[in-house]
Amino acid sequence: MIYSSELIKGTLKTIILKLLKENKRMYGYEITQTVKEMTSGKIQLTEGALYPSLHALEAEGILVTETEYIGKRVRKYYSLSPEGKTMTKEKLSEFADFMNTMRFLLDLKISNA
Amino acid sequence: MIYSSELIKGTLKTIILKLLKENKRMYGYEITQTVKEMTSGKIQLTEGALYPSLHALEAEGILVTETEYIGKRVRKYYSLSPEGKTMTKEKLSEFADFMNTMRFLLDLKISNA
DNA sequence: CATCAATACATAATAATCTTATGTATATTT
DNA sequence: AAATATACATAAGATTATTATGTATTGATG
Repeated sequence: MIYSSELIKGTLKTIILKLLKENKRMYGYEITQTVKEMTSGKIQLTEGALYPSLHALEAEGILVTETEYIGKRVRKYYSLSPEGKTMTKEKLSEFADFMNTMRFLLDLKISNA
Repeated sequence: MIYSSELIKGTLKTIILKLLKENKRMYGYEITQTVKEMTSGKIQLTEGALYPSLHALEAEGILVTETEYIGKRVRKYYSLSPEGKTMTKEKLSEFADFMNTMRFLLDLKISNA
């Protein structure tokens, strides 16, 4: 089962920031694969959504990049800038709050599996 | 604090369906006020988002309407059609699953307050 | 060794959905 | 009397994602 696309809307930036917080630096393709593995394929980030989002975060100064070559193939690593680290804390805190609000609003049971 | 708008994206239909499941029938303005109260103002549905969404759900056969007059003022009540009830169960189940996935992915602590 | 799948980037056209603004009208409160 | 709250609706614009397309390298398979 893959989640209906509307559900995932608005969560992309939060996911990117969290992964970069945990992994110091990652490249785009790596992010898609990591999310796919961690969610057992339930969340599959598309490149058409991911790359523009990464570019936007870089333009905002939230992310910084280093380009490396693996053989002849280019790889663009992203990591959090100082402002990015601050923003990540804020975003994660806001998202946690939001999830609790939604849980209350929808009266959902929580699984601790 | 009001959540940044991107967070709420994609959750509107789920909220509407859940409220109608619990309250049998509601009108648009009532939905905005109920959500505002239940979330202590953290989620404020805008009319520009709500009404088009209600109309779309009605057009899909998920919701049915009854129009009533309170004095001279019109009020349009929405309720779940049989297909709407089925869809609500599916959507809520999917959303609960999604929240658990996000909680795992973002490694969030859960508040039982 | 040729072909296919995977890796790795990027962007453009289109679609979906939300924000913001505007409009109309009635009812209630100050 | 005027301001606020109730109650509907829609249009223009913005944002963000989907889908499709493009380029190129690397690894696996028959």
